[in-house]
Amino acid sequence: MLSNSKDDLSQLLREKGYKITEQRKAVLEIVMEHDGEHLSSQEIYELVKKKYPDVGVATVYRTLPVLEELGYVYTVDLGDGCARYELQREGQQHRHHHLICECCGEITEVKDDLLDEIEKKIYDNYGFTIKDHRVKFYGICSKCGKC
Amino acid sequence: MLSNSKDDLSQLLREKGYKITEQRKAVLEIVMEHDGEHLSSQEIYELVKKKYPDVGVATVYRTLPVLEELGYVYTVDLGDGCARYELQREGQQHRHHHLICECCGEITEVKDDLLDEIEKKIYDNYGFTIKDHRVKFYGICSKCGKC
DNA sequence: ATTCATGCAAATCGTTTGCAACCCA
DNA sequence: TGGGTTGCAAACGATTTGCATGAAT
Repeated sequence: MLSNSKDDLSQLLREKGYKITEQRKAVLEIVMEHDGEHLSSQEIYELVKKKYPDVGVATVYRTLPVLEELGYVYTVDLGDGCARYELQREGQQHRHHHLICECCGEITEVKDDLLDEIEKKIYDNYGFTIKDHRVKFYGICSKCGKC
Repeated sequence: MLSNSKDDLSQLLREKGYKITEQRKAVLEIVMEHDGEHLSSQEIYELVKKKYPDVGVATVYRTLPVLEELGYVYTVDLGDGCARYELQREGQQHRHHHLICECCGEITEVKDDLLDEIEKKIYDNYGFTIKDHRVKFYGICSKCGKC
Protein backbone atom coordinates (compact mmCIF):
# COMPACT_ATOMS: atom_id res chain seq x y z
CA MET A 1 0.00 0.00 0.00
CA LEU A 2 1.52 3.22 -0.95
CA SER A 3 1.25 6.45 0.83
CA ASN A 4 1.17 9.78 -0.85
CA SER A 5 3.15 11.56 1.76
CA LYS A 6 6.17 13.45 0.66
CA ASP A 7 8.14 12.09 3.60
CA ASP A 8 8.15 8.64 2.08
CA LEU A 9 9.86 9.82 -1.05
CA SER A 10 13.35 9.31 0.33
CA GLN A 11 12.56 5.80 1.35
CA LEU A 12 10.93 4.85 -1.93
CA LEU A 13 13.80 6.34 -3.89
CA ARG A 14 16.28 4.42 -1.78
CA GLU A 15 14.40 1.17 -2.29
CA LYS A 16 14.64 1.55 -6.04
CA GLY A 17 18.28 2.53 -5.95
CA TYR A 18 17.66 6.13 -6.87
CA LYS A 19 19.44 8.95 -5.15
CA ILE A 20 17.65 11.44 -2.96
CA THR A 21 17.97 14.92 -4.38
CA GLU A 22 16.48 18.31 -3.73
CA GLN A 23 15.19 18.44 -7.30
CA ARG A 24 13.17 15.27 -6.90
CA LYS A 25 11.69 16.55 -3.68
CA ALA A 26 10.87 19.84 -5.39
CA VAL A 27 9.01 18.23 -8.27
CA LEU A 28 6.97 16.05 -5.96
CA GLU A 29 6.21 19.04 -3.76
CA ILE A 30 4.83 21.01 -6.67
CA VAL A 31 2.78 18.12 -7.98
CA MET A 32 1.30 17.55 -4.52
CA GLU A 33 0.41 21.20 -4.26
CA HIS A 34 -1.75 20.75 -7.33
CA ASP A 35 -3.84 17.75 -6.39
CA GLY A 36 -6.87 17.42 -8.63
CA GLU A 37 -5.25 19.16 -11.58
CA HIS A 38 -3.93 17.64 -14.74
CA LEU A 39 -0.73 19.55 -15.30
CA SER A 40 1.44 19.03 -18.33
CA SER A 41 5.17 18.36 -17.91
CA GLN A 42 5.72 21.85 -19.20
CA GLU A 43 3.40 23.41 -16.65
CA ILE A 44 4.98 21.41 -13.87
CA TYR A 45 8.37 22.64 -15.01
CA GLU A 46 7.21 26.24 -14.93
CA LEU A 47 5.77 25.88 -11.46
CA VAL A 48 8.93 24.23 -10.19
CA LYS A 49 11.02 26.93 -11.83
CA LYS A 50 9.02 29.65 -10.13
CA LYS A 51 9.75 28.25 -6.70
CA TYR A 52 13.18 26.77 -7.37
CA PRO A 53 14.71 28.74 -10.25
CA ASP A 54 17.82 26.60 -10.51
CA VAL A 55 16.03 23.44 -11.61
CA GLY A 56 16.38 22.64 -15.31
CA VAL A 57 13.75 21.40 -17.73
CA ALA A 58 15.46 18.11 -18.32
CA THR A 59 15.46 17.31 -14.65
CA VAL A 60 11.72 17.79 -14.39
CA TYR A 61 11.16 15.68 -17.49
CA ARG A 62 13.43 13.00 -16.06
CA THR A 63 11.84 13.12 -12.63
CA LEU A 64 8.21 12.69 -13.63
CA PRO A 65 8.62 9.12 -14.91
CA VAL A 66 10.48 8.31 -11.70
CA LEU A 67 7.57 9.62 -9.63
CA GLU A 68 5.28 7.56 -11.79
CA GLU A 69 7.34 4.45 -11.16
CA LEU A 70 7.19 5.12 -7.43
CA GLY A 71 3.42 5.42 -7.62
CA TYR A 72 3.07 9.10 -6.85
CA VAL A 73 1.58 10.13 -10.15
CA TYR A 74 0.23 8.70 -13.31
CA THR A 75 -0.06 10.07 -16.78
CA VAL A 76 -3.32 11.33 -18.19
CA ASP A 77 -3.77 11.73 -21.88
CA LEU A 78 -6.16 14.49 -22.72
CA GLY A 79 -5.37 14.31 -26.39
CA ASP A 80 -3.75 17.69 -26.59
CA GLY A 81 -0.37 16.31 -27.56
CA CYS A 82 1.43 16.65 -24.28
CA ALA A 83 2.04 14.44 -21.30
CA ARG A 84 -0.07 15.33 -18.33
CA TYR A 85 0.21 14.07 -14.78
CA GLU A 86 -2.21 13.58 -11.98
CA LEU A 87 -1.53 12.79 -8.36
CA GLN A 88 -2.20 9.15 -7.57
CA ARG A 89 -4.67 8.96 -4.73
CA GLU A 90 -4.08 6.66 -1.85
CA GLY A 91 -5.78 3.27 -2.03
CA GLN A 92 -6.77 3.63 -5.63
CA GLN A 93 -5.85 0.61 -7.63
CA HIS A 94 -7.30 1.64 -10.98
CA ARG A 95 -7.26 4.91 -12.78
CA HIS A 96 -10.47 6.79 -12.45
CA HIS A 97 -12.47 7.99 -15.41
CA HIS A 98 -12.69 11.51 -16.68
CA LEU A 99 -15.71 13.45 -17.81
CA ILE A 100 -14.66 16.11 -20.28
CA CYS A 101 -17.17 18.84 -20.98
CA GLU A 102 -17.16 19.82 -24.63
CA CYS A 103 -18.66 23.16 -23.75
CA CYS A 104 -16.58 24.59 -20.88
CA GLY A 105 -13.68 22.14 -20.96
CA GLU A 106 -14.04 21.21 -17.32
CA ILE A 107 -12.67 17.84 -16.32
CA THR A 108 -14.54 15.94 -13.65
CA GLU A 109 -13.33 12.77 -12.05
CA VAL A 110 -15.60 9.78 -11.70
CA LYS A 111 -15.07 8.21 -8.34
CA ASP A 112 -16.71 4.91 -9.09
CA ASP A 113 -15.07 2.33 -11.28
CA LEU A 114 -18.24 0.75 -12.69
CA LEU A 115 -16.41 -1.41 -15.20
CA ASP A 116 -16.24 -4.77 -13.45
CA GLU A 117 -19.10 -6.30 -15.37
CA ILE A 118 -17.80 -5.09 -18.69
CA GLU A 119 -14.34 -6.34 -17.95
CA LYS A 120 -15.79 -9.73 -17.18
CA LYS A 121 -17.73 -9.72 -20.44
CA ILE A 122 -14.61 -8.81 -22.34
CA TYR A 123 -12.73 -11.63 -20.71
CA ASP A 124 -15.52 -14.04 -21.65
CA ASN A 125 -15.78 -12.85 -25.24
CA TYR A 126 -12.17 -12.10 -26.08
CA GLY A 127 -10.07 -14.01 -23.56
CA PHE A 128 -8.43 -10.71 -22.74
CA THR A 129 -7.40 -10.20 -19.12
CA ILE A 130 -7.76 -6.55 -18.22
CA LYS A 131 -5.25 -5.01 -15.87
CA ASP A 132 -6.01 -1.34 -16.27
CA HIS A 133 -8.05 1.06 -18.32
CA ARG A 134 -8.26 4.61 -19.53
CA VAL A 135 -11.75 5.91 -19.93
CA LYS A 136 -12.79 9.33 -21.07
CA PHE A 137 -16.35 10.47 -21.60
CA TYR A 138 -17.07 13.49 -23.73
CA GLY A 139 -20.28 15.41 -23.35
CA ILE A 140 -21.98 18.28 -21.60
CA CYS A 141 -21.59 18.85 -17.88
CA SER A 142 -24.48 19.68 -15.58
CA LYS A 143 -23.62 23.39 -15.49
CA CYS A 144 -23.46 23.78 -19.25
CA GLY A 145 -26.53 21.60 -19.71
CA LYS A 146 -28.62 24.28 -18.04
CA CYS A 147 -27.59 27.06 -20.39
CA MET B 1 -26.24 8.38 -42.25
CA LEU B 2 -22.88 8.50 -43.81
CA SER B 3 -21.39 6.10 -46.21
CA ASN B 4 -17.78 5.19 -46.31
CA SER B 5 -17.56 4.99 -50.03
CA LYS B 6 -14.89 7.02 -51.71
CA ASP B 7 -17.38 8.14 -54.36
CA ASP B 8 -19.21 10.26 -51.85
CA LEU B 9 -16.14 12.27 -51.02
CA SER B 10 -16.76 14.84 -53.73
CA GLN B 11 -20.26 15.40 -52.59
CA LEU B 12 -19.38 15.71 -48.93
CA LEU B 13 -16.56 18.09 -49.72
CA ARG B 14 -18.88 20.20 -51.82
CA GLU B 15 -21.48 20.32 -49.06
CA LYS B 16 -18.94 21.73 -46.66
CA GLY B 17 -17.60 24.22 -49.16
CA TYR B 18 -14.29 22.44 -49.64
CA LYS B 19 -12.77 21.97 -53.04
CA ILE B 20 -12.43 18.60 -54.66
CA THR B 21 -8.78 17.81 -55.24
CA GLU B 22 -6.73 14.82 -56.29
CA GLN B 23 -4.76 15.03 -53.06
CA ARG B 24 -7.83 14.67 -50.90
CA LYS B 25 -8.97 11.69 -52.93
CA ALA B 26 -5.50 10.18 -52.61
CA VAL B 27 -5.38 10.46 -48.84
CA LEU B 28 -8.82 8.93 -48.45
CA GLU B 29 -7.88 6.15 -50.85
CA ILE B 30 -4.83 5.21 -48.79
CA VAL B 31 -6.70 5.34 -45.51
CA MET B 32 -9.43 3.11 -46.94
CA GLU B 33 -6.84 0.63 -48.14
CA HIS B 34 -5.76 0.24 -44.53
CA ASP B 35 -9.03 -0.46 -42.81
CA GLY B 36 -8.51 -1.93 -39.36
CA GLU B 37 -5.12 -0.30 -38.85
CA HIS B 38 -4.25 2.65 -36.69
CA LEU B 39 -1.86 4.57 -38.86
CA SER B 40 -0.11 7.70 -37.68
CA SER B 41 -0.26 10.87 -39.78
CA GLN B 42 3.36 10.25 -40.62
CA GLU B 43 2.69 6.70 -41.80
CA ILE B 44 -0.25 7.85 -43.87
CA TYR B 45 1.95 10.49 -45.44
CA GLU B 46 4.58 7.89 -46.35
CA LEU B 47 2.00 5.59 -47.89
CA VAL B 48 0.47 8.42 -49.87
CA LYS B 49 3.92 9.52 -50.98
CA LYS B 50 4.75 6.04 -52.21
CA LYS B 51 1.75 5.98 -54.53
CA TYR B 52 1.54 9.68 -55.32
CA PRO B 53 5.06 11.10 -54.94
CA ASP B 54 4.06 14.70 -55.59
CA VAL B 55 1.89 15.07 -52.51
CA GLY B 56 3.49 17.09 -49.71
CA VAL B 57 3.47 16.43 -45.99
CA ALA B 58 1.51 19.53 -45.13
CA THR B 59 -1.27 18.52 -47.46
CA VAL B 60 -1.68 15.17 -45.76
CA TYR B 61 -1.62 16.81 -42.35
CA ARG B 62 -4.20 19.32 -43.54
CA THR B 63 -6.38 16.70 -45.17
CA LEU B 64 -6.75 14.32 -42.24
CA PRO B 65 -8.76 16.73 -40.07
CA VAL B 66 -10.98 17.39 -43.08
CA LEU B 67 -11.64 13.67 -43.49
CA GLU B 68 -12.40 13.55 -39.80
CA GLU B 69 -14.88 16.39 -40.12
CA LEU B 70 -16.57 14.57 -42.99
CA GLY B 71 -16.86 11.45 -40.89
CA TYR B 72 -14.45 9.22 -42.78
CA VAL B 73 -11.94 8.76 -39.99
CA TYR B 74 -11.46 9.49 -36.37
CA THR B 75 -8.39 9.93 -34.27
CA VAL B 76 -7.13 7.27 -31.95
CA ASP B 77 -4.73 8.12 -29.20
CA LEU B 78 -2.45 5.26 -28.38
CA GLY B 79 -0.30 7.37 -26.13
CA ASP B 80 2.78 7.19 -28.29
CA GLY B 81 2.88 10.89 -28.92
CA CYS B 82 1.51 10.98 -32.42
CA ALA B 83 -1.90 11.36 -33.97
CA ARG B 84 -3.32 8.13 -35.31
CA TYR B 85 -6.35 7.63 -37.50
CA GLU B 86 -8.78 4.84 -37.98
CA LEU B 87 -11.42 4.38 -40.64
CA GLN B 88 -14.88 5.17 -39.36
CA ARG B 89 -17.10 2.17 -40.01
CA GLU B 90 -20.50 2.61 -41.52
CA GLY B 91 -23.39 2.77 -39.10
CA GLN B 92 -21.20 3.15 -36.07
CA GLN B 93 -22.33 5.99 -33.92
CA HIS B 94 -19.80 5.64 -31.11
CA ARG B 95 -16.12 4.90 -31.13
CA HIS B 96 -15.36 1.34 -30.31
CA HIS B 97 -13.05 0.34 -27.49
CA HIS B 98 -9.54 -0.93 -27.83
CA LEU B 99 -7.87 -3.80 -26.04
CA ILE B 100 -4.14 -3.19 -25.90
CA CYS B 101 -1.98 -6.16 -25.06
CA GLU B 102 0.89 -5.17 -22.79
CA CYS B 103 2.81 -8.22 -23.89
CA CYS B 104 2.66 -8.31 -27.71
CA GLY B 105 1.26 -4.84 -28.33
CA GLU B 106 -1.62 -6.13 -30.40
CA ILE B 107 -4.66 -3.89 -30.59
CA THR B 108 -8.04 -5.56 -30.72
CA GLU B 109 -11.28 -3.80 -31.32
CA VAL B 110 -14.27 -4.43 -29.11
CA LYS B 111 -17.37 -4.62 -31.22
CA ASP B 112 -19.87 -4.17 -28.45
CA ASP B 113 -20.41 -0.85 -26.79
CA LEU B 114 -21.42 -2.14 -23.35
CA LEU B 115 -21.42 1.28 -21.73
CA ASP B 116 -25.09 2.22 -21.78
CA GLU B 117 -25.69 1.36 -18.16
CA ILE B 118 -22.61 3.17 -16.98
CA GLU B 119 -23.47 6.22 -19.01
CA LYS B 120 -26.88 6.26 -17.43
CA LYS B 121 -25.36 5.99 -13.96
CA ILE B 122 -23.02 8.84 -14.73
CA TYR B 123 -25.90 10.95 -15.89
CA ASP B 124 -27.79 10.17 -12.69
CA ASN B 125 -24.83 10.84 -10.40
CA TYR B 126 -23.13 13.74 -12.13
CA GLY B 127 -25.74 15.28 -14.41
CA PHE B 128 -23.26 14.82 -17.22
CA THR B 129 -24.71 14.00 -20.64
CA ILE B 130 -22.36 11.71 -22.48
CA LYS B 131 -22.01 12.10 -26.22
CA ASP B 132 -18.97 10.01 -26.91
CA HIS B 133 -16.22 8.10 -25.18
CA ARG B 134 -12.70 6.83 -25.56
CA VAL B 135 -12.03 3.59 -23.81
CA LYS B 136 -8.81 1.65 -23.73
CA PHE B 137 -8.22 -1.51 -21.78
CA TYR B 138 -4.68 -2.60 -21.01
CA GLY B 139 -3.92 -6.20 -20.22
CA ILE B 140 -2.93 -9.54 -21.66
CA CYS B 141 -4.52 -10.93 -24.80
CA SER B 142 -5.65 -14.53 -25.16
CA LYS B 143 -2.57 -15.54 -27.14
CA CYS B 144 -0.10 -14.10 -24.66
CA GLY B 145 -2.12 -15.43 -21.75
CA LYS B 146 -1.29 -18.95 -22.83
CA CYS B 147 2.48 -18.47 -22.80
C1' DA C 1 -11.63 36.04 -61.64
C1' DT C 2 -11.73 34.67 -57.20
C1' DT C 3 -10.92 31.77 -53.74
C1' DC C 4 -9.17 28.02 -51.84
C1' DA C 5 -5.46 24.36 -51.82
C1' DT C 6 -0.86 23.02 -52.52
C1' DG C 7 4.28 22.32 -51.94
C1' DC C 8 8.15 23.83 -49.97
C1' DA C 9 10.93 25.27 -46.35
C1' DA C 10 11.28 27.45 -42.15
C1' DA C 11 9.33 27.71 -37.66
C1' DT C 12 7.33 25.76 -33.56
C1' DC C 13 6.37 22.85 -29.71
C1' DG C 14 7.11 19.39 -26.44
C1' DT C 15 10.46 16.33 -25.27
C1' DT C 16 15.02 13.82 -25.29
C1' DT C 17 19.93 13.44 -25.36
C1' DG C 18 25.11 14.19 -24.99
C1' DC C 19 28.22 15.82 -22.04
C1' DA C 20 31.03 18.01 -18.53
C1' DA C 21 30.41 19.42 -13.89
C1' DC C 22 28.43 18.05 -9.59
C1' DC C 23 26.69 15.79 -5.57
C1' DC C 24 24.79 11.94 -2.85
C1' DA C 25 25.98 7.43 -0.83
C1' DT D 1 35.82 7.74 -4.37
C1' DG D 2 32.44 6.61 -7.96
C1' DG D 3 28.32 6.34 -10.21
C1' DG D 4 23.98 8.37 -10.44
C1' DT D 5 22.18 13.21 -11.29
C1' DT D 6 22.15 17.73 -12.95
C1' DG D 7 21.93 21.93 -16.14
C1' DC D 8 22.79 23.48 -20.38
C1' DA D 9 22.39 23.52 -25.08
C1' DA D 10 21.88 21.08 -29.05
C1' DA D 11 19.16 17.50 -31.30
C1' DC D 12 14.84 15.49 -32.22
C1' DG D 13 10.34 14.13 -34.17
C1' DA D 14 5.83 15.34 -35.11
C1' DT D 15 3.16 18.92 -36.58
C1' DT D 16 2.12 23.75 -38.17
C1' DT D 17 2.76 27.91 -40.63
C1' DG D 18 3.98 31.65 -44.15
C1' DC D 19 4.06 32.38 -48.61
C1' DA D 20 4.18 32.32 -53.51
C1' DT D 21 2.38 29.26 -57.01
C1' DG D 22 -1.27 26.57 -58.88
C1' DA D 23 -5.79 24.51 -59.41
C1' DA D 24 -10.85 24.39 -58.76
C1' DT D 25 -15.23 26.83 -59.13
